[in-house]
Amino acid sequence: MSILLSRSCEYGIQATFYISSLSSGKLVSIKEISEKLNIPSPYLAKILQCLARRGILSSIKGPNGGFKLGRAADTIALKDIVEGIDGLYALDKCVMGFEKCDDHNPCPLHESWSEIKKKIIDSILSKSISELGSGMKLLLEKKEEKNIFF
Amino acid sequence: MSILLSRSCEYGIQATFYISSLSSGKLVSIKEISEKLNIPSPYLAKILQCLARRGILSSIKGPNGGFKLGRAADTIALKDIVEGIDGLYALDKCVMGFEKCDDHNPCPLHESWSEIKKKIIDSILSKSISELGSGMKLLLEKKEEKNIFF
DNA sequence: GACAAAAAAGAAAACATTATCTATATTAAG
DNA sequence: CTTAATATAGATAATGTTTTCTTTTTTGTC
Repeated sequence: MSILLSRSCEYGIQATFYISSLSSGKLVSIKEISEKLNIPSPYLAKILQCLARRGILSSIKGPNGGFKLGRAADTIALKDIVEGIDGLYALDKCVMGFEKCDDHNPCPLHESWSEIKKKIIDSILSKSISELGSGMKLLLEKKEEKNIFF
Repeated sequence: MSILLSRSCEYGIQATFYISSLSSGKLVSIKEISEKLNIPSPYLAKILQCLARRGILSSIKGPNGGFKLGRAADTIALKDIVEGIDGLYALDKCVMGFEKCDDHNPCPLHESWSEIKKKIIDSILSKSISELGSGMKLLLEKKEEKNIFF
């Protein structure tokens, strides 16, 4: 089995989430993000550029420059990030790999996979960055108020 | 996003399903399978060898040789095939890619992903090859009795 | 025994993804 | 104006997956 999100998407989501977790408006450098999240920095740069081109992030060059969210955290869905980096076409492919499989000619797993896709979209891809944030805050309240992920 | 099953797994499942769909005991050659399912034959050979080593298929060399199921179709779960080819470790990885994420230190998507994993296991990976077969038969009854997939 | 059909095995090529390296452009601060 | 910090861009390397190619082994048939 392969993992759901490519490494690039994981990094993109982690980074956007990290940026949003700081006081809004503050610029964050690639260096800081790559160190905190343990992501190779030139690779991260590519991903952030891609997200900036799509308006998900915005970037400022020069000293004290960096990245911030391109719009409000509650308007950035994980779907937007994934779509910007990899595309979502995998969702529409037959889970058994049959080219001809579709709603009219379903493979034996078509129905089951359709339900799972729906769940992936509803409970993961449709979540906004701000929803991740509140999930994390809830989590932190129960703990030592320290984010172990970054 | 990446697809759920690697190409190798898709091929392995398709091939096992194809073999089981023929009258039991009959040997099927790599050549026939690769032609019917449009799979590069030396690549398919690797996959079938792998499944044969695990007892999921059994192989006979020589003229009129080929592959057949290694045991009853209702005892071969898709899980067994996937595990034999790729492993199932992807299910246990954090969907956001955080190394430290686990039940005690869940990432914001941990709970949602756990539910989806359960669904993937229950409604896809736990299905047996014979269950796929009956799904396909149901399907065929409504149509022109011709399997469009192979 | 010779031949041919098949699987088995190993090497190598093609491709995509992930990661690194180097150079360039931009800009704030002195 | 110069310097340094930063993003941007392009080229290259490393890795893993998918595909192809070639050779070897096995075995049924004549």
